[in-house]
Amino acid sequence: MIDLRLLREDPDRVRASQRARGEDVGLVDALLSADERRRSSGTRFDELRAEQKQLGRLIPKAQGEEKTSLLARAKELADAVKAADTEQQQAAEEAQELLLRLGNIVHPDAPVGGEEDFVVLEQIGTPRDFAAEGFTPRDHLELGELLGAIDTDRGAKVSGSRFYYLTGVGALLELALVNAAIAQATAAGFTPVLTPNLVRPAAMAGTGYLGQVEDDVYYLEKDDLYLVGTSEVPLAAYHMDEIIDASRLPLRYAGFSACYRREAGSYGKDTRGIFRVHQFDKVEMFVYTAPEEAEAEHQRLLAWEKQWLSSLELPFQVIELASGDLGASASRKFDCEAWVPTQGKYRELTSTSNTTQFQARRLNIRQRDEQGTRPLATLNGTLCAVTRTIVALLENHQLPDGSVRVPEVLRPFLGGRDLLEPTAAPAK
RNA sequence: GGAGGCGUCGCCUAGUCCGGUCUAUGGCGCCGCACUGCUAAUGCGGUUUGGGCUUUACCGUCCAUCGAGGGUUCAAAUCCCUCCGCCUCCGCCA
Repeated sequence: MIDLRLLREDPDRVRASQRARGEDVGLVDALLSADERRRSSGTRFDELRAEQKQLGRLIPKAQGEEKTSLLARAKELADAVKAADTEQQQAAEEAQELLLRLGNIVHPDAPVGGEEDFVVLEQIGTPRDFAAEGFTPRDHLELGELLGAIDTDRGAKVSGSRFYYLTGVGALLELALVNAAIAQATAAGFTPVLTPNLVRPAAMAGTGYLGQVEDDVYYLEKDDLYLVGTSEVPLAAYHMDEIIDASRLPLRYAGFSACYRREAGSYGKDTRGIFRVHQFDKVEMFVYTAPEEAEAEHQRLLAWEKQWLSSLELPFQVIELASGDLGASASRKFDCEAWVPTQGKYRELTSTSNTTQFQARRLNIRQRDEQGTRPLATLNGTLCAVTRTIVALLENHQLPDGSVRVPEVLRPFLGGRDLLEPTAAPAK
């Protein structure tokens, strides 16, 4: 959530942000009026309550008729206090409900527009010219099947569409990727964390995933728990309701978890292979830092993502997303998109968001320094989303016979092997 | 799944049975000041968090906050209910 003080002082800035997101601008005035009512009814409650407390102190000392009349007066006051309290709570709830619907303030440098209006910041590496090499590249599923690495048929048989098995070198490849990613993160000072993958509504809502994207989230009604779509959720909620001494910041965590996504509304998109699936594993970077540090930290997260993709020797581009494509929490977001040869385009592999104080306010996470306590800033960034990384690796590093070259950085985690080769007898 | 115990403002803790200056006790830690060759010790003061008002600083003041939410009452840390968390035991189980 945003700072109510900012809303009162500079409502135009909030209106402009809502407009850039393509969201409801009217929320701003509704919230201003609810906040005004919350404050005025709160003041009335405070005054009545102060009077009630004073009166209450007199009662035990009073005797006889005096006591009777005091009790009668106190009874009236008690009713008035209760009414004022109810009124205040209603106004507060209304204000809170509206506040939770406001998106984060869009960063001034974020391009304005929708999904199509992203800006390409840079391109790193060069896509291979398969025509010049004299062969037509196989797509990742064909390669995965040749290698005995990916089995989507049985995934569909057992769990439905968009599920898969990773087998043999596929399974080993995932473990190597995860280990290599954790190794990079650890070297950079991150604390590795294995997180709970089922979380309570407060964690989900606090992270900003129960708004427009709620349909994309798996929910277990019997237990009132959500399956996380990313370890960002349990990592953000890790310090929920805490006050962290500023001297301990930044706190950098590298989470590893499965990610569950319903992919509602993506029917027919990326149906082949494992590019878009209901469940995948991911190494995620998550940082708690001082608000003044957030922008610099965002650049660092992006740099770590670039380092990772470069170490995998993948050609990729960095884009900055437009205001309408940020999601509720982010003020600014960069994606790294790897080249997918058989699609002839760059596709998202990682994403890093500066959520400023937005999540921290919802999750009640503050920092304490000489100035006092205030919400800190949180940021997140993908290090390795396993399935999409496998897609990019297989397709970009394939050889004419269907084997796949292993980039140097992964070899130590694959028993030193530098080549994945087709199995003599596929798993079918 | 069953039975029981516990949850107090950083940590420990008094208070809860029997509702009323609890405006929450004391210790430790921490901050400030004083004293002191230095350090230590000692003394005094301060030290939960949030909201409102005061000009959105300072100062001041009021209200809320004893795991969370509701209820009873003129009045709730204290009585009742629901929930959450932790611990112990029994059962089941990877």
